[in-house]
Amino acid sequence: MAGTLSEALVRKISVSNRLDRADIETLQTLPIQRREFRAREIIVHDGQRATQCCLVAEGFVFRSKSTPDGQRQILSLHIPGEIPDLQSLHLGIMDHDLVALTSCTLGLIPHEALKRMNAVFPNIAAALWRETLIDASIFREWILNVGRRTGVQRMAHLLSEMRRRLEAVGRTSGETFRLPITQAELGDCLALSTVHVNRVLQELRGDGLIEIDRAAFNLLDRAGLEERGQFDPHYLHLTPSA
Amino acid sequence: MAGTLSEALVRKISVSNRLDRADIETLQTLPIQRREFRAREIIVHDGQRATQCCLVAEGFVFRSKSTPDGQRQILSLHIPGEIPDLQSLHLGIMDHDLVALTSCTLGLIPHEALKRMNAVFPNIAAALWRETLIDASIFREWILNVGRRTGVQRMAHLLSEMRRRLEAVGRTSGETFRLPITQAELGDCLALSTVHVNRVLQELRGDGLIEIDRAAFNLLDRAGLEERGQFDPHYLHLTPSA
DNA sequence: CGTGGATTTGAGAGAAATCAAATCATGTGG
DNA sequence: CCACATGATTTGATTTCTCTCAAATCCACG
Repeated sequence: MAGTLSEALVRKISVSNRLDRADIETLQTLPIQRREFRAREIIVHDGQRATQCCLVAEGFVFRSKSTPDGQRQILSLHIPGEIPDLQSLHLGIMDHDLVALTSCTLGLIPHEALKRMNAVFPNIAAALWRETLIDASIFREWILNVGRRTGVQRMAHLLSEMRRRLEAVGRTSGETFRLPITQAELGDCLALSTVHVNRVLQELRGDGLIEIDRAAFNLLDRAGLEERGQFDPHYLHLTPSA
Repeated sequence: MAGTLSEALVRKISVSNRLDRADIETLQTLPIQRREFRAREIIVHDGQRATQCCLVAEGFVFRSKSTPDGQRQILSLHIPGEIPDLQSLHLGIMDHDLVALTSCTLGLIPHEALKRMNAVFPNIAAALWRETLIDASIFREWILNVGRRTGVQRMAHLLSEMRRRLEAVGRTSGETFRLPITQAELGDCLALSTVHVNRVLQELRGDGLIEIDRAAFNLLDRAGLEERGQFDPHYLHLTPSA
């Protein structure tokens, strides 16, 4: 059981890091507690002290912050294999919420276990550090997206990014991927109103760039979509070398 | 000479981390090469491979990304004691520019030296990791700022944040701090046009919240400004414990 | 087959951008 | 010490993208 949980983790980390057999075996010995969450359930609250990290085994989660007047901004979307609150290992107090986008299966890993592992296996520690740095790189691109791109560009960029990240962990089939997210939530990601999200999607559909069937996004013209969103994947740091 | 460079570093890291005497002495042995940069000079380019990290000893630098059509978004402002490109230690290829906001003095630290130090002193490695995590936390708040706040709120928040960070390293006097930045650059930080920045500043001045004399910002009504900007410093993680 | 959430459509309002130009420093060289 | 160049700030007028408000439709599920 713990094996299947660590499987997604190893696969994800291997995308951006070179792990040797010993590293992988060590990761597989991590004590991971399986737990299910319902869609929209808050997993960890802003301000809360965290004592464990959450590995996404199945489903999607997101991180978000809200203003005092109740406006919500989604900061990142997370896919299987990722540890969205890995930062809590050294930043005990949460500065944002961690929320289940869909019903999902998480693997809870005690901080203690991770710290012990990092102390003994510097190569793994470096890989985890690197994961948090890629996380930060995606935040930087997110700032650019929200700050400097039009609604259509933002959406095109987000979809291009999600396709690329999902592909890296084998969660696409062709140019199609599953991402159960409402238009209101897309608006919270992109700092757009729900109404505008709807019109933006219509425009992308009208231009033959995408097709949406339920939770399935089909990038009919991937190159065109990436161009529209000014998408350049180098900020994802998807190869172990770079 | 290397002493004065590492001084700022030790002071800054000590704000958010508990360093013992041995840690401090180790940091002071780091080989650091002093180098001056002119205002607006690009220190490291997006796409470039970095082999050293830049410690800000004196002056200010910023990180930015640009869209293909030439729109610039400033991602972060950095003050003395910070290492704005610490991420390059594990993310060799830059995903953004590092630019001198003012003329400044940097201390260049070879990646090699940092990696050797991290391997031997896990406490320092954890502290540096934590610094990059705080960096990411500030990005998250930056996303919220740009995505969900009005122009006036964004400006109030940015000024509140800079005051708080500068205070932590002893670079304020009362409610006044020096930050030589143009209104166009403030616009690039906040995703606002220069014209709008100007009007926003007038509003804050008109409400008696701030006063600006050249590069000196005086927060006449700090509490009022923080309230206007919905500023809550917990995301800065300024105490070693949390 | 009703029900509530999600999507879609229409119309009007608003925050901020853009365009254009004036004013205000700041610093340089004659 | 002043004329001039350059960059920064300020002001005014207009435009535009996106939001808000409101309501209709669609759809999945019990």
